[in-house]
Amino acid sequence: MESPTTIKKRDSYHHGDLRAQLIEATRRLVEEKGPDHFSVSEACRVAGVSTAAPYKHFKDKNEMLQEVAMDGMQRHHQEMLAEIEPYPVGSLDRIIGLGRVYTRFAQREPGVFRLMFGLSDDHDECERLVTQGNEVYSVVKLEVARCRGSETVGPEDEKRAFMLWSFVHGLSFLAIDGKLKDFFDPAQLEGLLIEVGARVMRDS
Amino acid sequence: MESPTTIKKRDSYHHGDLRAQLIEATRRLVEEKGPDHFSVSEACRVAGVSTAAPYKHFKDKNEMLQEVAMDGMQRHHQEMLAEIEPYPVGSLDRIIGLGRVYTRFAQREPGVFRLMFGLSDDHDECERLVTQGNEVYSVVKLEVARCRGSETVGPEDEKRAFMLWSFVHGLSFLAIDGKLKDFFDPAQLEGLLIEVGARVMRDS
DNA sequence: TGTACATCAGTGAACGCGCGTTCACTGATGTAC
DNA sequence: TGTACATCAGTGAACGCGCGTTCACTGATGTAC
Repeated sequence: MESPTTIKKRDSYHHGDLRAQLIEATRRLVEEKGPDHFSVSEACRVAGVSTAAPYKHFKDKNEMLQEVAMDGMQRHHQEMLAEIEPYPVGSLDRIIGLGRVYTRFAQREPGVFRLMFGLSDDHDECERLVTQGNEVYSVVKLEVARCRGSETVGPEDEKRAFMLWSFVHGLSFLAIDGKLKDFFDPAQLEGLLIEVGARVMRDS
Repeated sequence: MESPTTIKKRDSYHHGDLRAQLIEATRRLVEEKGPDHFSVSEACRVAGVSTAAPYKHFKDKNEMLQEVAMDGMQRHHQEMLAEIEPYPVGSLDRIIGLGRVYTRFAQREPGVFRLMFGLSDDHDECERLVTQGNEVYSVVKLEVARCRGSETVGPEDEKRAFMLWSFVHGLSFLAIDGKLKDFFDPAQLEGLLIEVGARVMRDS
Protein backbone atom coordinates (compact mmCIF):
# COMPACT_ATOMS: atom_id res chain seq x y z
CA MET A 1 0.00 0.00 0.00
CA GLU A 2 2.73 2.42 0.94
CA SER A 3 5.68 0.86 -0.81
CA PRO A 4 6.26 2.04 -4.35
CA THR A 5 5.58 -0.86 -6.64
CA THR A 6 8.83 -1.03 -8.53
CA ILE A 7 12.42 -0.55 -7.58
CA LYS A 8 14.55 -0.49 -10.64
CA LYS A 9 17.61 -2.69 -10.50
CA ARG A 10 20.90 -1.70 -11.95
CA ASP A 11 23.98 -3.75 -12.70
CA SER A 12 26.38 -0.85 -12.68
CA TYR A 13 27.08 2.15 -10.53
CA HIS A 14 26.15 4.46 -13.34
CA HIS A 15 22.68 4.42 -14.63
CA GLY A 16 22.72 5.25 -18.27
CA ASP A 17 19.29 6.73 -18.52
CA LEU A 18 18.37 8.12 -15.13
CA ARG A 19 16.91 11.35 -16.43
CA ALA A 20 14.36 9.53 -18.58
CA GLN A 21 13.59 7.06 -15.82
CA LEU A 22 13.00 9.84 -13.32
CA ILE A 23 10.61 11.57 -15.68
CA GLU A 24 8.78 8.31 -16.14
CA ALA A 25 8.65 7.79 -12.38
CA THR A 26 7.35 11.33 -11.98
CA ARG A 27 4.61 10.72 -14.50
CA ARG A 28 3.59 7.50 -12.82
CA LEU A 29 3.41 9.11 -9.41
CA VAL A 30 1.54 12.13 -10.70
CA GLU A 31 -1.04 9.71 -12.04
CA GLU A 32 -1.15 7.55 -8.96
CA LYS A 33 -1.23 10.20 -6.25
CA GLY A 34 -2.08 13.38 -8.11
CA PRO A 35 0.23 16.30 -8.88
CA ASP A 36 -0.10 17.72 -5.38
CA HIS A 37 1.12 14.58 -3.71
CA PHE A 38 4.12 13.99 -5.87
CA SER A 39 7.40 13.98 -3.99
CA VAL A 40 10.95 13.85 -5.24
CA SER A 41 11.83 11.28 -2.59
CA GLU A 42 9.19 8.91 -3.82
CA ALA A 43 10.29 9.28 -7.41
CA CYS A 44 13.78 8.33 -6.25
CA ARG A 45 12.45 5.26 -4.51
CA VAL A 46 10.62 4.22 -7.66
CA ALA A 47 13.69 4.79 -9.78
CA GLY A 48 15.85 2.98 -7.21
CA VAL A 49 18.22 5.85 -6.69
CA SER A 50 19.37 8.10 -3.85
CA THR A 51 17.40 11.24 -3.10
CA ALA A 52 20.25 13.43 -4.25
CA ALA A 53 20.50 11.89 -7.70
CA PRO A 54 17.77 13.94 -9.43
CA TYR A 55 19.66 17.14 -8.76
CA LYS A 56 22.26 16.06 -11.25
CA HIS A 57 19.55 16.23 -13.92
CA PHE A 58 16.99 18.75 -12.76
CA LYS A 59 17.16 22.15 -11.09
CA ASP A 60 14.47 21.24 -8.60
CA LYS A 61 11.21 19.42 -8.03
CA ASN A 62 9.31 21.84 -10.20
CA GLU A 63 11.47 21.17 -13.19
CA MET A 64 10.64 17.48 -12.94
CA LEU A 65 6.94 18.25 -12.96
CA GLN A 66 7.30 20.70 -15.81
CA GLU A 67 8.98 18.06 -17.89
CA VAL A 68 6.01 15.77 -17.42
CA ALA A 69 3.53 18.55 -18.15
CA MET A 70 5.45 19.53 -21.25
CA ASP A 71 5.54 16.00 -22.54
CA GLY A 72 1.82 15.65 -21.88
CA MET A 73 1.07 18.83 -23.76
CA GLN A 74 3.04 17.64 -26.76
CA ARG A 75 1.29 14.29 -26.82
CA HIS A 76 -2.02 16.08 -26.47
CA HIS A 77 -1.11 18.19 -29.48
CA GLN A 78 -0.16 15.19 -31.58
CA GLU A 79 -3.30 13.33 -30.62
CA MET A 80 -5.42 16.23 -31.72
CA LEU A 81 -3.80 16.39 -35.11
CA ALA A 82 -4.07 12.64 -35.56
CA GLU A 83 -7.71 12.60 -34.54
CA ILE A 84 -8.96 15.21 -36.95
CA GLU A 85 -6.79 14.14 -39.88
CA PRO A 86 -9.29 11.64 -41.36
CA TYR A 87 -12.12 14.16 -41.51
CA PRO A 88 -12.56 16.71 -44.29
CA VAL A 89 -11.23 20.19 -43.59
CA GLY A 90 -14.04 22.45 -42.46
CA SER A 91 -16.28 19.66 -41.21
CA LEU A 92 -17.92 19.73 -37.81
CA ASP A 93 -16.41 16.29 -37.24
CA ARG A 94 -13.02 17.89 -36.82
CA ILE A 95 -14.34 20.16 -34.06
CA ILE A 96 -15.98 17.24 -32.34
CA GLY A 97 -12.79 15.22 -32.68
CA LEU A 98 -10.86 17.90 -30.83
CA GLY A 99 -13.33 17.78 -27.97
CA ARG A 100 -13.12 14.02 -27.89
CA VAL A 101 -9.34 14.15 -27.56
CA TYR A 102 -9.59 16.66 -24.71
CA THR A 103 -11.99 14.64 -22.60
CA ARG A 104 -10.32 11.37 -23.48
CA PHE A 105 -6.95 12.65 -22.38
CA ALA A 106 -8.42 13.88 -19.12
CA GLN A 107 -9.96 10.53 -18.37
CA ARG A 108 -6.97 8.48 -19.42
CA GLU A 109 -4.37 10.62 -17.63
CA PRO A 110 -6.16 12.72 -15.04
CA GLY A 111 -2.98 13.43 -13.10
CA VAL A 112 -1.04 14.76 -16.07
CA PHE A 113 -4.15 16.57 -17.27
CA ARG A 114 -4.40 18.43 -13.97
CA LEU A 115 -0.74 19.25 -14.20
CA MET A 116 -1.19 20.64 -17.71
CA PHE A 117 -4.38 22.60 -17.27
CA GLY A 118 -4.74 23.22 -13.56
CA LEU A 119 -3.04 25.97 -11.67
CA SER A 120 -0.62 23.58 -10.03
CA ASP A 121 1.09 26.02 -7.71
CA ASP A 122 3.78 27.86 -9.60
CA HIS A 123 4.79 25.89 -12.64
CA ASP A 124 2.23 28.06 -14.41
CA GLU A 125 4.89 30.40 -15.58
CA CYS A 126 6.99 27.95 -17.46
CA GLU A 127 7.38 29.67 -20.77
CA ARG A 128 7.75 26.53 -22.88
CA LEU A 129 4.53 25.20 -21.42
CA VAL A 130 2.58 28.35 -22.10
CA THR A 131 3.89 28.44 -25.67
CA GLN A 132 2.96 24.84 -26.24
CA GLY A 133 -0.47 25.48 -24.76
CA ASN A 134 -1.04 28.39 -27.11
CA GLU A 135 -0.08 26.22 -30.02
CA VAL A 136 -2.64 23.62 -29.03
CA TYR A 137 -5.34 26.24 -28.68
CA SER A 138 -4.41 27.65 -32.07
CA VAL A 139 -5.38 24.34 -33.60
CA VAL A 140 -8.84 24.70 -32.07
CA LYS A 141 -9.23 28.25 -33.27
CA LEU A 142 -8.15 27.39 -36.79
CA GLU A 143 -10.56 24.48 -37.01
CA VAL A 144 -13.39 26.68 -35.79
CA ALA A 145 -12.57 29.26 -38.44
CA ARG A 146 -12.39 26.60 -41.14
CA CYS A 147 -15.69 25.15 -40.04
CA ARG A 148 -17.11 28.61 -40.50
CA GLY A 149 -15.57 28.91 -43.94
CA SER A 150 -12.35 30.81 -43.44
CA GLU A 151 -8.67 30.00 -43.15
CA THR A 152 -8.04 32.95 -40.85
CA VAL A 153 -9.28 33.33 -37.31
CA GLY A 154 -11.65 36.25 -36.62
CA PRO A 155 -13.22 37.52 -33.38
CA GLU A 156 -16.35 35.43 -33.84
CA ASP A 157 -14.17 32.35 -34.27
CA GLU A 158 -12.31 33.24 -31.09
CA LYS A 159 -15.56 33.43 -29.22
CA ARG A 160 -16.87 30.12 -30.49
CA ALA A 161 -13.56 28.46 -29.76
CA PHE A 162 -13.63 29.75 -26.22
CA MET A 163 -17.16 28.43 -25.72
CA LEU A 164 -16.04 25.03 -26.88
CA TRP A 165 -12.97 25.09 -24.71
CA SER A 166 -14.94 26.10 -21.63
CA PHE A 167 -17.37 23.29 -22.24
CA VAL A 168 -14.88 20.45 -22.72
CA HIS A 169 -12.72 21.82 -19.92
CA GLY A 170 -15.63 21.77 -17.50
CA LEU A 171 -16.81 18.42 -18.75
CA SER A 172 -13.34 16.95 -18.28
CA PHE A 173 -12.94 18.23 -14.75
CA LEU A 174 -16.39 17.13 -13.73
CA ALA A 175 -15.54 13.71 -15.13
CA ILE A 176 -12.22 13.27 -13.35
CA ASP A 177 -13.58 14.72 -10.12
CA GLY A 178 -16.22 12.01 -10.14
CA LYS A 179 -19.20 14.26 -10.76
CA LEU A 180 -19.98 12.95 -14.22
CA LYS A 181 -21.18 9.53 -13.17
CA ASP A 182 -23.64 11.02 -10.68
CA PHE A 183 -25.23 13.46 -13.07
CA PHE A 184 -24.83 12.17 -16.60
CA ASP A 185 -24.59 8.81 -18.29
CA PRO A 186 -20.95 8.49 -19.35
CA ALA A 187 -22.00 6.24 -22.22
CA GLN A 188 -23.70 9.22 -23.80
CA LEU A 189 -20.63 11.40 -23.63
CA GLU A 190 -19.92 11.17 -27.35
CA GLY A 191 -23.48 12.23 -28.07
CA LEU A 192 -23.07 15.19 -25.76
CA LEU A 193 -19.93 16.30 -27.59
CA ILE A 194 -21.73 16.08 -30.91
CA GLU A 195 -24.72 18.05 -29.71
CA VAL A 196 -22.72 20.78 -28.05
CA GLY A 197 -20.47 21.03 -31.09
CA ALA A 198 -23.51 21.53 -33.28
CA ARG A 199 -25.13 24.05 -30.95
CA VAL A 200 -22.02 26.14 -30.58
CA MET A 201 -21.11 26.10 -34.27
CA ARG A 202 -24.58 26.75 -35.54
CA ASP A 203 -25.12 30.09 -37.28
CA SER A 204 -28.22 32.25 -37.14
CA MET B 1 5.30 38.12 3.94
CA GLU B 2 5.38 34.99 6.02
CA SER B 3 3.70 36.23 9.13
CA PRO B 4 -0.05 35.81 9.22
CA THR B 5 -1.57 39.24 9.17
CA THR B 6 -3.68 39.12 12.28
CA ILE B 7 -3.20 37.69 15.68
CA LYS B 8 -6.40 37.92 17.61
CA LYS B 9 -6.09 39.28 21.09
CA ARG B 10 -8.05 37.97 23.97
CA ASP B 11 -8.69 39.44 27.36
CA SER B 12 -9.58 36.19 29.01
CA TYR B 13 -8.22 32.67 29.12
CA HIS B 14 -11.36 31.34 27.53
CA HIS B 15 -12.23 32.42 24.09
CA GLY B 16 -15.95 32.51 23.77
CA ASP B 17 -16.19 31.90 20.08
CA LEU B 18 -13.12 29.99 19.03
CA ARG B 19 -14.94 27.57 16.78
CA ALA B 20 -16.35 30.34 14.63
CA GLN B 21 -13.06 32.18 14.60
CA LEU B 22 -11.18 29.09 13.51
CA ILE B 23 -13.61 28.55 10.66
CA GLU B 24 -13.16 32.14 9.64
CA ALA B 25 -9.37 31.77 9.79
CA THR B 26 -9.63 28.61 7.72
CA ARG B 27 -11.65 30.38 5.09
CA ARG B 28 -9.22 33.26 4.93
CA LEU B 29 -6.25 30.96 4.53
CA VAL B 30 -7.99 28.81 1.95
CA GLU B 31 -8.50 31.97 -0.05
CA GLU B 32 -5.03 33.31 0.49
CA LYS B 33 -2.97 30.20 -0.09
CA GLY B 34 -5.37 27.80 -1.73
CA PRO B 35 -7.01 24.72 -0.22
CA ASP B 36 -3.89 22.59 -0.72
CA HIS B 37 -1.70 24.91 1.29
CA PHE B 38 -3.97 25.33 4.23
CA SER B 39 -2.49 24.17 7.51
CA VAL B 40 -4.02 23.83 10.93
CA SER B 41 -0.97 25.44 12.51
CA GLU B 42 -1.37 28.56 10.46
CA ALA B 43 -5.05 28.82 11.26
CA CYS B 44 -4.06 28.68 14.92
CA ARG B 45 -1.56 31.44 14.43
CA VAL B 46 -4.20 33.58 12.75
CA ALA B 47 -6.70 32.90 15.51
CA GLY B 48 -4.02 33.52 18.15
CA VAL B 49 -4.40 30.18 19.81
CA SER B 50 -2.27 27.11 20.53
CA THR B 51 -2.03 24.38 17.91
CA ALA B 52 -3.92 21.97 20.12
CA ALA B 53 -6.94 24.20 20.55
CA PRO B 54 -8.79 23.26 17.34
CA TYR B 55 -9.03 19.65 18.45
CA LYS B 56 -11.48 20.71 21.13
CA HIS B 57 -13.83 21.77 18.32
CA PHE B 58 -12.98 19.65 15.28
CA LYS B 59 -12.13 16.00 14.74
CA ASP B 60 -9.25 16.85 12.45
CA LYS B 61 -7.98 19.17 9.74
CA ASN B 62 -10.42 17.80 7.22
CA GLU B 63 -13.39 18.68 9.33
CA MET B 64 -12.25 22.28 9.41
CA LEU B 65 -12.07 22.37 5.64
CA GLN B 66 -15.40 20.64 5.29
CA GLU B 67 -17.00 23.25 7.44
CA VAL B 68 -15.75 25.97 5.12
CA ALA B 69 -16.83 24.06 2.02
CA MET B 70 -20.23 23.44 3.50
CA ASP B 71 -20.71 27.06 4.38
CA GLY B 72 -19.64 28.06 0.88
CA MET B 73 -22.10 25.65 -0.68
CA GLN B 74 -24.91 27.06 1.39
CA ARG B 75 -24.07 30.63 0.50
CA HIS B 76 -23.80 29.59 -3.13
CA HIS B 77 -27.27 28.10 -2.89
CA GLN B 78 -28.74 31.24 -1.34
CA GLU B 79 -27.08 33.46 -3.92
CA MET B 80 -28.60 31.43 -6.71
CA LEU B 81 -32.09 31.72 -5.31
CA ALA B 82 -31.67 35.44 -4.71
CA GLU B 83 -30.29 36.04 -8.19
CA ILE B 84 -33.11 34.41 -10.12
CA GLU B 85 -35.90 35.64 -7.88
CA PRO B 86 -36.57 38.89 -9.79
CA TYR B 87 -36.99 37.18 -13.16
CA PRO B 88 -40.21 35.52 -14.29
CA VAL B 89 -40.41 31.78 -13.79
CA GLY B 90 -39.56 29.98 -17.00
CA SER B 91 -37.51 32.82 -18.46
CA LEU B 92 -34.05 32.33 -19.94
CA ASP B 93 -32.90 35.10 -17.63
CA ARG B 94 -33.16 32.74 -14.69
CA ILE B 95 -30.86 30.24 -16.39
CA ILE B 96 -28.38 32.96 -17.22
CA GLY B 97 -28.59 34.24 -13.66
CA LEU B 98 -27.57 30.84 -12.33
CA GLY B 99 -24.51 30.83 -14.58
CA ARG B 100 -23.65 34.32 -13.48
CA VAL B 101 -23.72 33.29 -9.84
CA TYR B 102 -21.48 30.28 -10.55
CA THR B 103 -18.75 32.23 -12.31
CA ARG B 104 -19.05 35.16 -9.96
CA PHE B 105 -18.60 32.95 -6.93
CA ALA B 106 -15.56 31.33 -8.51
CA GLN B 107 -13.94 34.66 -9.19
CA ARG B 108 -14.81 36.19 -5.84
CA GLU B 109 -13.79 33.17 -3.75
CA PRO B 110 -11.57 30.94 -5.87
CA GLY B 111 -10.17 29.11 -2.87
CA VAL B 112 -13.52 28.14 -1.43
CA PHE B 113 -14.78 27.40 -4.92
CA ARG B 114 -11.97 24.90 -5.47
CA LEU B 115 -12.73 23.38 -2.13
CA MET B 116 -16.39 23.00 -3.05
CA PHE B 117 -16.09 21.75 -6.59
CA GLY B 118 -12.62 20.34 -6.94
CA LEU B 119 -11.57 16.91 -5.86
CA SER B 120 -9.69 18.29 -2.86
CA ASP B 121 -8.11 15.07 -1.68
CA ASP B 122 -10.56 13.17 0.43
CA HIS B 123 -13.20 15.50 1.77
CA ASP B 124 -15.13 14.43 -1.34
CA GLU B 125 -17.10 11.94 0.65
CA CYS B 126 -18.57 14.24 3.19
CA GLU B 127 -22.19 13.32 3.00
CA ARG B 128 -23.60 16.68 4.02
CA LEU B 129 -21.58 18.33 1.29
CA VAL B 130 -22.73 15.92 -1.38
CA THR B 131 -26.33 16.40 -0.29
CA GLN B 132 -26.02 20.13 -0.36
CA GLY B 133 -24.38 19.94 -3.80
CA ASN B 134 -27.24 17.87 -5.13
CA GLU B 135 -29.67 20.40 -3.81
CA VAL B 136 -27.90 23.18 -5.64
CA TYR B 137 -27.86 21.22 -8.86
CA SER B 138 -31.55 20.48 -8.46
CA VAL B 139 -32.22 24.19 -8.68
CA VAL B 140 -30.47 24.25 -12.05
CA LYS B 141 -32.38 21.27 -13.33
CA LEU B 142 -35.72 22.68 -12.23
CA GLU B 143 -35.06 26.02 -13.88
CA VAL B 144 -34.08 24.27 -17.10
CA ALA B 145 -37.30 22.27 -17.03
CA ARG B 146 -39.34 25.40 -16.33
CA CYS B 147 -37.64 27.23 -19.15
CA ARG B 148 -38.71 24.37 -21.38
CA GLY B 149 -42.27 24.57 -20.13
CA SER B 150 -42.50 21.97 -17.40
CA GLU B 151 -42.40 21.84 -13.63
CA THR B 152 -40.90 18.36 -13.60
CA VAL B 153 -37.42 17.44 -14.76
CA GLY B 154 -37.16 15.05 -17.72
CA PRO B 155 -34.16 13.41 -19.41
CA GLU B 156 -33.82 16.19 -21.96
CA ASP B 157 -33.75 18.72 -19.13
CA GLU B 158 -31.07 16.71 -17.40
CA LYS B 159 -28.98 16.81 -20.53
CA ARG B 160 -29.35 20.54 -21.06
CA ALA B 161 -28.59 21.20 -17.42
CA PHE B 162 -25.44 19.15 -17.64
CA MET B 163 -24.32 21.05 -20.73
CA LEU B 164 -24.79 24.31 -18.89
CA TRP B 165 -23.00 23.07 -15.82
CA SER B 166 -20.05 21.81 -17.83
CA PHE B 167 -19.81 25.14 -19.54
CA VAL B 168 -19.88 27.38 -16.50
CA HIS B 169 -17.67 24.95 -14.60
CA GLY B 170 -15.03 25.06 -17.31
CA LEU B 171 -15.38 28.80 -17.70
CA SER B 172 -14.94 29.30 -13.98
CA PHE B 173 -11.83 27.17 -13.73
CA LEU B 174 -10.27 28.74 -16.79
CA ALA B 175 -10.94 32.10 -15.19
CA ILE B 176 -9.45 31.37 -11.80
CA ASP B 177 -6.50 29.52 -13.31
CA GLY B 178 -5.67 32.66 -15.24
CA LYS B 179 -6.47 31.36 -18.69
CA LEU B 180 -9.46 33.59 -19.27
CA LYS B 181 -7.58 36.81 -19.59
CA ASP B 182 -5.25 35.37 -22.24
CA PHE B 183 -7.96 34.00 -24.46
CA PHE B 184 -11.12 35.97 -23.91
CA ASP B 185 -12.04 39.49 -22.94
CA PRO B 186 -13.37 39.26 -19.38
CA ALA B 187 -15.56 42.29 -20.00
CA GLN B 188 -17.59 40.21 -22.43
CA LEU B 189 -18.21 37.45 -19.96
CA GLU B 190 -21.83 38.39 -19.40
CA GLY B 191 -22.42 38.34 -23.13
CA LEU B 192 -20.88 34.90 -23.32
CA LEU B 193 -23.20 33.59 -20.61
CA ILE B 194 -26.20 34.97 -22.46
CA GLU B 195 -25.17 33.50 -25.78
CA VAL B 196 -24.36 30.08 -24.41
CA GLY B 197 -27.58 30.05 -22.43
CA ALA B 198 -29.53 30.77 -25.59
CA ARG B 199 -27.65 28.18 -27.66
CA VAL B 200 -28.07 25.44 -25.11
CA MET B 201 -31.72 26.15 -24.38
CA ARG B 202 -32.76 26.59 -27.97
CA ASP B 203 -35.12 23.99 -29.31
CA SER B 204 -35.25 22.60 -32.86
C1' DT C 1 47.87 -2.20 -25.53
C1' DG C 2 48.56 0.01 -21.01
C1' DT C 3 48.42 3.69 -17.84
C1' DA C 4 47.30 8.38 -15.77
C1' DC C 5 43.92 11.31 -15.22
C1' DA C 6 39.78 14.33 -15.73
C1' DT C 7 34.97 13.99 -15.68
C1' DC C 8 30.81 13.52 -13.62
C1' DA C 9 26.73 10.49 -12.39
C1' DG C 10 25.65 8.46 -8.43
C1' DT C 11 25.93 7.86 -2.90
C1' DG C 12 24.48 8.30 1.87
C1' DA C 13 24.20 11.10 5.56
C1' DA C 14 22.65 15.20 7.21
C1' DC C 15 20.26 19.90 7.44
C1' DG C 16 16.26 22.55 8.84
C1' DC C 17 11.47 22.80 8.25
C1' DG C 18 6.54 22.68 9.05
C1' DC C 19 3.25 19.62 9.58
C1' DG C 20 -0.98 16.92 12.20
C1' DT C 21 -1.90 15.22 16.37
C1' DT C 22 -1.51 13.83 21.39
C1' DC C 23 -0.59 14.57 26.18
C1' DA C 24 -0.83 15.93 30.90
C1' DC C 25 -1.76 20.26 32.53
C1' DT C 26 -4.22 24.71 34.12
C1' DG C 27 -7.28 28.13 34.95
C1' DA C 28 -11.79 30.30 34.15
C1' DT C 29 -16.68 29.50 34.50
C1' DG C 30 -21.22 27.84 36.09
C1' DT C 31 -23.84 25.29 39.35
C1' DA C 32 -25.35 23.04 43.76
C1' DC C 33 -25.87 23.81 48.22
C1' DT D 1 -24.30 35.73 49.46
C1' DG D 2 -20.42 32.50 49.88
C1' DT D 3 -18.04 28.33 49.08
C1' DA D 4 -16.86 23.64 47.01
C1' DC D 5 -16.54 21.46 43.08
C1' DA D 6 -17.24 19.57 38.36
C1' DT D 7 -16.63 20.92 33.77
C1' DC D 8 -14.14 21.81 29.91
C1' DA D 9 -11.85 25.23 26.73
C1' DG D 10 -7.51 26.48 26.42
C1' DT D 11 -1.99 25.67 27.02
C1' DG D 12 2.70 24.46 25.71
C1' DA D 13 5.69 20.98 24.94
C1' DA D 14 6.56 17.06 22.55
C1' DC D 15 5.94 13.07 19.17
C1' DG D 16 7.15 11.10 14.72
C1' DC D 17 6.99 12.04 9.95
C1' DG D 18 8.29 13.04 5.24
C1' DC D 19 9.82 16.55 2.74
C1' DG D 20 13.37 19.40 -0.59
C1' DT D 21 17.89 20.25 -0.89
C1' DT D 22 23.02 20.29 0.08
C1' DC D 23 27.40 18.27 1.04
C1' DA D 24 31.72 15.93 0.71
C1' DC D 25 32.44 11.63 -1.15
C1' DT D 26 33.24 7.60 -4.50
C1' DG D 27 33.63 4.84 -8.24
C1' DA D 28 32.83 3.95 -13.19
C1' DT D 29 33.83 5.68 -17.71
C1' DG D 30 36.26 7.82 -21.65
C1' DT D 31 40.25 10.02 -23.41
C1' DA D 32 45.19 11.45 -24.09
C1' DC D 33 49.45 9.81 -24.50
